[in-house]
Amino acid sequence: MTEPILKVAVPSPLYQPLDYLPPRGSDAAALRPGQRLRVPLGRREVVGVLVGVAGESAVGGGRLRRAVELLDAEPLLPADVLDMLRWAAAYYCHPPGEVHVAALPVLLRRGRPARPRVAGLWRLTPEGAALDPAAIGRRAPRQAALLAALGAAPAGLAAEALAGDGPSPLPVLRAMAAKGWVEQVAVPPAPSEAGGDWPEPSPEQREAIDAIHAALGGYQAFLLEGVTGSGKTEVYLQAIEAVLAQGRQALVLVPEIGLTPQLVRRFRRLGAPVALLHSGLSEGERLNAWLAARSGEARLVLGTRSAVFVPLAEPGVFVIDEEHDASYKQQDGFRYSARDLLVWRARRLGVPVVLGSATPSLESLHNARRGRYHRLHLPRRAGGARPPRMRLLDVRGQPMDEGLSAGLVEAMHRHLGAGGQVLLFLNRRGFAPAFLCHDCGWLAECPRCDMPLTFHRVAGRLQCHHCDSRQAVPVQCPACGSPDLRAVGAGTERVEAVLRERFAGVQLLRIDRDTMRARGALEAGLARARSGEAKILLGTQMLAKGHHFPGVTLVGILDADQGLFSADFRAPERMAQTIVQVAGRAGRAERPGEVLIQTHHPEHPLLQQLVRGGYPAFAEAALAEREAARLPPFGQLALLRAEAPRRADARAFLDAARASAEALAAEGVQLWGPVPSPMERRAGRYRAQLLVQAPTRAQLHAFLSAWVEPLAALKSARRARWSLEVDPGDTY
DNA sequence: AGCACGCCGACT
DNA sequence: GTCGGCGTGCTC
Repeated sequence: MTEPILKVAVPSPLYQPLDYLPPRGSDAAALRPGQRLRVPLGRREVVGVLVGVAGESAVGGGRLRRAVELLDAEPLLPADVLDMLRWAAAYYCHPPGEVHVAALPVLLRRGRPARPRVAGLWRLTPEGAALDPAAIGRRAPRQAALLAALGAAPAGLAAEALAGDGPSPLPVLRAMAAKGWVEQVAVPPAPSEAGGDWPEPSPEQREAIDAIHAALGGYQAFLLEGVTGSGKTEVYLQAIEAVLAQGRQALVLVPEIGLTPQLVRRFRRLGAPVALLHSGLSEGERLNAWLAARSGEARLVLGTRSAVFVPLAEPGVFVIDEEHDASYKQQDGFRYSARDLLVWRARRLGVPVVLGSATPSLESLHNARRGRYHRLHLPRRAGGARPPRMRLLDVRGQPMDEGLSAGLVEAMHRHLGAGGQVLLFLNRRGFAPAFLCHDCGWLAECPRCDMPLTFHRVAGRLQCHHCDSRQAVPVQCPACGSPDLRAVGAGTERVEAVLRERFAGVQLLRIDRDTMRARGALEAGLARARSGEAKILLGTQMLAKGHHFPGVTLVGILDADQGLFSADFRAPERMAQTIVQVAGRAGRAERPGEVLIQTHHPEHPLLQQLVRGGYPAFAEAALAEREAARLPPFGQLALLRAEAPRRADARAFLDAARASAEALAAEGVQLWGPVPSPMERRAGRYRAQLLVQAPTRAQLHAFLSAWVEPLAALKSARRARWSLEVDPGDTY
């Protein structure tokens, strides 16, 4: 009788799973794809994922090695996740082993048992409860203190709570556990209180909810379009409620900054056990949440990008909120789109998926237009608030006061005088984005990047916003010795300074990474903004997402021009999305907000469309431009990037890559480059790129799948760090 | 990616 | 005479 051959995805850059013999003494019938195995690889042992069992192997001559150990009695990854990972490895041209480990929590990657990690609630055993702390206290004061503390908390306490300011209590607790006085109990999946109020849905919400209900039990993708405050979350909640009632689970993806306590609280209203998966978890907590989703103990899973891989016992519906958000794209290593994978998984499983956004990506709008996604509209804001009016402020030739035009200042006085709040958006931190010598033109640049240093006046130094380097502010020009050094341009710090002069006595709040660094500072700041205490709100991207300020009646976009002429073809889309998101922070029922957009290009067709017809008109125009240029979603792209400490090494790899591409002579495939990346040097490394364009996915994929393995084998690939990104989010 | 092997320069 | 630099190759 011959032994089965195990196909194992191992964590190394190999484009095929490797073949192994089953572990000694294992039962062939117990081997199923999705289990982890400890296998030998060269001189080391690694944890791999079983992806298939075959009758024979092409690897001959006794070169097959035997797996060391089967780590799981049951598959950790269900069939739908395994299928998705196999598809993703092929689609994104990434080694299957690295794709499979990306789907596992770190502790499972390391071979830890798939058991909930006792996350740390300690409590007394009956024996422990029977002890008298005072009697122990003479010889073991710490044990006595712990006994007393735990005696007062029958539900149990986390080790951190027991520590207080003192040293870790863990060694003492372990000693006490060995004596049978204390034990650890798993933290149950977040408790949840059903109930709260279920507001009556608007007719449009009702229609959307009904449409999703009608689709339950089969695949259907929905594009739920609704401006901020239109009640998308309510639609998710009611759709999910029906799924939970059927005894199925829901998976909700949110952007990185979207997973706030307020949002979690709203979902708890469903009364179902919730598992949270986000970057703030410890590895133990992450494992627990992952296992709770897999077992079905958690009925609702709320997570960021990587939660798309989480196994679910009984999936019933998927939701992806703010589907256009850039954080759904993994930006290094295995570069995938969680949104696209979620839709793939929904189709594979036959469950509905809801993509929600006020400003859908052009890709999703295109899919809706072609009938692939069912479009749902929430046109009104809850409470009947009218959308804000947008107007362009032509600042050409206008006197500007550190980025503020006279027109904007006048409007601010008007709105503040009428009792409104003003929100100003500027996506640039620091005092000034450049620091230069007025006499010779010397510019302070980052020694490791090709970028000017940002002058931070409060911190008293120059900082690079692309790497971590910082330096003291020179008092005279290092090139010519002149003392006339000037900070050019305006960041939030400088705008704050000028506002404090021009609007003396008006409460001002600046919200950016520099002012909100302290723990809890952002929450406190947002509370001051919402309460109306702060009259002028000035901030970056940090201010743009997820918070509504009903007292704000004027929104000023200080610089809309950055997005218009960028090298990246997606920049205008992101600019429009940001403007609409920021505009959406403002206004309430009786007072529609006003949005003023400062620009040097008031005639720009995309800006014109945006202010005249809002995001839908902008999107139409932008899609027409994409179609004319054969850019996504009308053409398909992949980007090969390379970086190396020496410029020539990155370049040599891309030249060789281009040559090997040309040798393939793939139908319809066009190559652009190699060219230096727009920021050629970053963190001390030289970067360059080669863009691949093809008319269809099939053509692009046929080419890439033939190209990627020879690429990896190129000698020049050794001297450069490289990556291939399919459907790149940024083309720089 | 790791981790070996292998073949040339400055050290006890 | 060796220790160790990183170029090259392989991992079932």
